[in-house]
Amino acid sequence: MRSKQAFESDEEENKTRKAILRSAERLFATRGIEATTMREITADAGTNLAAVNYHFGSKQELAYALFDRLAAEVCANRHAELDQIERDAGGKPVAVEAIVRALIRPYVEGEEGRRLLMVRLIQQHRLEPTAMTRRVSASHFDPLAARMTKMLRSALPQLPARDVFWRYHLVIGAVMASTSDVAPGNRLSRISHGAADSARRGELIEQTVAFLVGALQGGPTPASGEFDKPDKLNVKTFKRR
Amino acid sequence: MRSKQAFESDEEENKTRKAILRSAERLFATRGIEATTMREITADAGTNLAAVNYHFGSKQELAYALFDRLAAEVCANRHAELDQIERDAGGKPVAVEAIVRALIRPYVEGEEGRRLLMVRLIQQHRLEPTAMTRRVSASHFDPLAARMTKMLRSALPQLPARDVFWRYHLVIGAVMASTSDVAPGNRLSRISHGAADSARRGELIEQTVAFLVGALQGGPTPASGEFDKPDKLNVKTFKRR
DNA sequence: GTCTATAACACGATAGAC
DNA sequence: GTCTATCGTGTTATAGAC
Repeated sequence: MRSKQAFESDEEENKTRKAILRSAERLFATRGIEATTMREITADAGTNLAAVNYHFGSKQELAYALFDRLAAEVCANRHAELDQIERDAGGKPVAVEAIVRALIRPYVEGEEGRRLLMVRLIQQHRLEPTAMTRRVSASHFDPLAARMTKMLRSALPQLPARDVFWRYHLVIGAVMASTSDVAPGNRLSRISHGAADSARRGELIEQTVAFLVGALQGGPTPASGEFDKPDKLNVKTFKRR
Repeated sequence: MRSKQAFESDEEENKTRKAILRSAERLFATRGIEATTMREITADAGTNLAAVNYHFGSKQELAYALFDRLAAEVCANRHAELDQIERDAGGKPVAVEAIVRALIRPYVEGEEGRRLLMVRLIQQHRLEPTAMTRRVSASHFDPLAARMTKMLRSALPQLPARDVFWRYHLVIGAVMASTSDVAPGNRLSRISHGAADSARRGELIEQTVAFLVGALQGGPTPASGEFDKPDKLNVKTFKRR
């Protein structure tokens, strides 16, 4: 049934459906997903409680429909920036720093509530993947990952492919962490006694870029050849209480 | 009232309370917090539904009591490992790599379900800090952060203090990301077509260590002097849809 | 002080009339 | 496609037993 599909094209989208998406995005972003009730959403959207279930199936699937929209938008912006730097490079490998900036900027630029909503949805997906979140990841993030890792391999020819994949993966984690610690009295400003502050956007970008460029440009990871042998670890273990 | 306190000492701890904590930790770790009902917890603990409310106040506060225990344990292990490497260094600055290993190993070593529970609780705290999560962070993670950033400043004398705080912060984010992507069919093995896999523990440790050492040892972050002027960003912006 | 039984409440979901 | 009414379930509050 057409109307039950959460990921259909925007074109012939239903009015009620649109209103729900709009209200849900605003409320989820400001109060969090769990703290927002379907009754609040439907009241705000000027529709009936049952409409959410009819159009999306459940509250969680409504959240994932938003995930799809947010992911599509940020990935489109990243692709556009990658297109631009590839044009600027004119066939030569693109610099690592430019790639990193293309990853961070479209993320940091957006409105904060929406970004935090997306971070929360990504984390939900990482901790408990579902069919729908896998679909979002596969259709938006995975193609971007393929493109970026390919570009990074050209920029870092001395690194084995495996190291590049690992570092891309860790880069994403650091970006999410750096951009999700923005609440007043955030941790970074607390542990640094105000010397550093992730609420200052320019500082956030430059520090994150420098960190990631250093991480990516480090030498190849030493292959121990003894992976998965716990006793081969370099440091001896300590008892737990 | 004594019995209402969630963070009292273990010593004179109540039997029912202990049973609830034990059952909740196991159920939260295997099924997730939200998916676990208070009826399941109390049934497993062999007590009454209302006992949770009596001892902890709410389901969420029960989760935070577990957060306190888990954070205390992992931080104690990290401090023990830092003690060891400081003894080994005999007064000289400790190598960056040793510090990084002391951060990662106690984390990766523990049982997976408990680690994922802690990751989830940390993420909850980052996204929506509450009085109780702030208390956990302040009593366990902040002292560790103070010690580790101090050691890193000795190991990296050329770096301004601000850069060290920033990098420590980003390090934590990357560690959490690398250790929370362990579900079967995890993202890393998918985007790398099996070349990399965070489920292989030794690989996870060595790749993460190399990444973080590179990131920490990079040169100082260029100070733009133009922080917080959006238009000063180096790359021009792209339209959003 | 510790815990139980139970009731009140709010939530997401759904069946079925329109 | 929309709406009302209602269901089942999970959380919270409270009175009072031990």
